[in-house]
Amino acid sequence: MIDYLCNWALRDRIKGLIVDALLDMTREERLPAGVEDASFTVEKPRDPEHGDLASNVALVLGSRCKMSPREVAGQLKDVLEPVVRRDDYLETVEIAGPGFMNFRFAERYLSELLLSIGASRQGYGDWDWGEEKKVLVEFVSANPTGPLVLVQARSAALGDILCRLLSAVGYRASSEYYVNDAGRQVEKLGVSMQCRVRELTGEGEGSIPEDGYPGEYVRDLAREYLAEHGPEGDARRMGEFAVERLLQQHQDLLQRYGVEFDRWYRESEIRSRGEAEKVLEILRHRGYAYDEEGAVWLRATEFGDDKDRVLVKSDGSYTYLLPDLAYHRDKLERGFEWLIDILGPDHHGYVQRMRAGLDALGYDGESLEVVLSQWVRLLQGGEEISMSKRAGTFITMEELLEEVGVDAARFFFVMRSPSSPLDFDMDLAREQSSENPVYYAQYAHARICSVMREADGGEAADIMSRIREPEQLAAGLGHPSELALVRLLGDFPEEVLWAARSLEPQRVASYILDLAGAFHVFYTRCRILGEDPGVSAARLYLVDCCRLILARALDLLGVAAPRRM
RNA sequence: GCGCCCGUAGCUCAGUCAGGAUAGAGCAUCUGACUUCUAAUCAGGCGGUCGGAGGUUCGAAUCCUCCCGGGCGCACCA
Repeated sequence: MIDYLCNWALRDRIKGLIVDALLDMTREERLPAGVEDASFTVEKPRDPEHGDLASNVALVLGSRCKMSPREVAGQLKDVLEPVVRRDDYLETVEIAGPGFMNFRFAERYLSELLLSIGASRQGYGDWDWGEEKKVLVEFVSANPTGPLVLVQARSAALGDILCRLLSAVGYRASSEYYVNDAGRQVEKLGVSMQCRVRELTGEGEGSIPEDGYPGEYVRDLAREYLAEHGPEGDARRMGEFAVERLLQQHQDLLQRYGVEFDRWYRESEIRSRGEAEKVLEILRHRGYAYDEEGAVWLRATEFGDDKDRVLVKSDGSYTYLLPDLAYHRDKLERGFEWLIDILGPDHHGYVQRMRAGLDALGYDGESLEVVLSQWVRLLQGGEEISMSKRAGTFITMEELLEEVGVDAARFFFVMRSPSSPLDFDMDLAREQSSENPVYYAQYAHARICSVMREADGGEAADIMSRIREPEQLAAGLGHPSELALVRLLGDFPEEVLWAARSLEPQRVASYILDLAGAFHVFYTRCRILGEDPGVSAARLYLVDCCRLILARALDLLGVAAPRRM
C-alpha cells in the first residue's frame, strides 16, 4: 500500500472500473459470463495522443464475445462513460484504433498529484512491496590480489544501486563483499611478493612464476613490506601483508566511489569456523557428496548441472566452490530470503553449480539470483583502449574515477542493461555539455535551484507551503509542457518499483533523462518568475516537485544533484 | 559440440521478461531560436528489410522453432 497519488494508482483504479463494468454487463447478459476474469492491461500508451492510460480490454475480449473489438469497446464505453464523468481523477474515455479504450486524466488529478508529491517529499516513490524481507546483495568480491578493474567498477555501481532500489521498495537490503583471503590465489601472490622482495634486496632475480602476479603493484607492495618488516618472513607472511594492503586500498576506493558495504565477509572466517567441513558433512549425510579418484564430488547433476563438481581436490585442498557454498549457506542461515550475486561475465557457468549445491544442502537454489554484469570496453578518441594486462595498458577502476569522476562513472555504468556489454566513452563522460547525459540531468536540477534562488524568498523559500489547494495549481497550470511534466512526475513510483523488481537500474537512469528533458522543454516554453502571481506560484510548485524527484532519482543512483553548476 | 549474452537509423543504444495503435532517443549531419529565471538549453529536417526464414495471434522488434553473424564460458582455476 502506498499513501501517495501516482499514475500507477490510477491504472488500478481504471482496471477496477473496467472489471465493474464487465460484471454489470455480464449480469445484464450483454456479454458472456466469465469475461471479467480475462487478463487485459491498462498501460501508458507510447503516443501521448492516445491519452494518459489505455486498455486493450476490448481487443482481448473480441473473439470471446464473438464481436468485433470496436463493438465491445462501444458497449463498454456506454457503461464507463458516466462513471468516468463522475470520477474526480478521470476526464474522458475514448475508443481509438482497432478498439483501444483511451482514458485521460482530469486536471483535478494532476493538481492533487503535485500536492501529493509535495506532501511525501523524499518519500515519494517509496513502496512497501518488499514486505521487509531480508535480501542480500553480494558484489565485487574481487580477489585481494590486484587492483580493481573496470568490470568491478560496473558491478560496484550496479550492486550499490540495487541495494538502494530494493530498500526504496521495502526490502531490508544488505550488501556484502566476499573476500577470498584464504585460497590458492593468495598463496600465489605471496610467492610473487617474495620474488619482488628478493629482487629488491639483491638476493637474486627471483623470476615471477608463470601463474603468478607480474604486475608493477606487487613491486610497490614489496617495497612497502621491506620498509616495514625488513627482508624477514616467508611467502605466506608476505602474501598476507599484500592482501591486507590491497584490501585496504579496495575499501578506500569503493568508499570514494560512494559504495558502502554492510559487511566484508572473509573466506578465512568461514574456514576457521569449520563451515566448509560442516557443508561436506551435510552433503555426505544427504547422499549428494561422494569420493572418486581421490577427490570429493558434489552430485550436481542431480540438480540440473551439466556435470558433477569437485569440492575437495585429491591433494586435500578445497576448490573455490566449497567455501563459497558454505558462505551462501551462511547467508540463508542468517535469514536472508533472497540472495543476489553480481558476477562478471566469465562466471556464468558458476550459477548452475551454486544453485545445485544449495539444493543439495536442502535449501531452495531458486532463492539465489545472479545478475551477470557484462564486459566494459573503454573508448577514447573513438578507439578502444586495449585492456591487455600483459601489455600493461589496462586501466584500473581508480584511474577511471580520476579521469571521469564518480558521478559520470556511476551513471554511465547503469545507463545500460547489466546484460549488455558496455562501451564506455571516456571523452563523453568527461565532456561538460549537454551531450553528456550526466550533465544534462544534473543541469536540470541546478537550473531549478537557480530559479529558486531568484524567487521571492531566495533558495530557502518554502515554495510548497504557498499552495494548499488543488484549485490553485489547476488555475496556474495548463500549458502542454507543464501537463506533460506533471504526468511524468506521476510515473516515478512505478519506475522505481519496476527497476527494483526486475533488477534493472537502467530504468531509473533513463527516467531521469526523460524527466530532465521534459523539464528543459517546459523551461524553454514557460517563464516561471515574474508572471501573474498565481501562475508563478503554481509553476514554482511544479519545478520544486520536479527538483525533489530529480534529486531522489539521482540519489538512488548515488549521483550528486548539484545546486549550482 | 553444449550453455549464456548480444544483433534495432551512419554511430551508441531504449523498447523484448509483461505481444498492441505510425518502431523511439542521443550522437553525427542540415536549418532555426538568447534585451527576460543558467544556450551545460530548446524547436525542426534527414535517416529503418528491428540479423534471416518459418510458425503462434485479431495484432510480433517482443512469444515458439530453425538458421546466420559477434562476444564469453564449458577446470581437481577463481
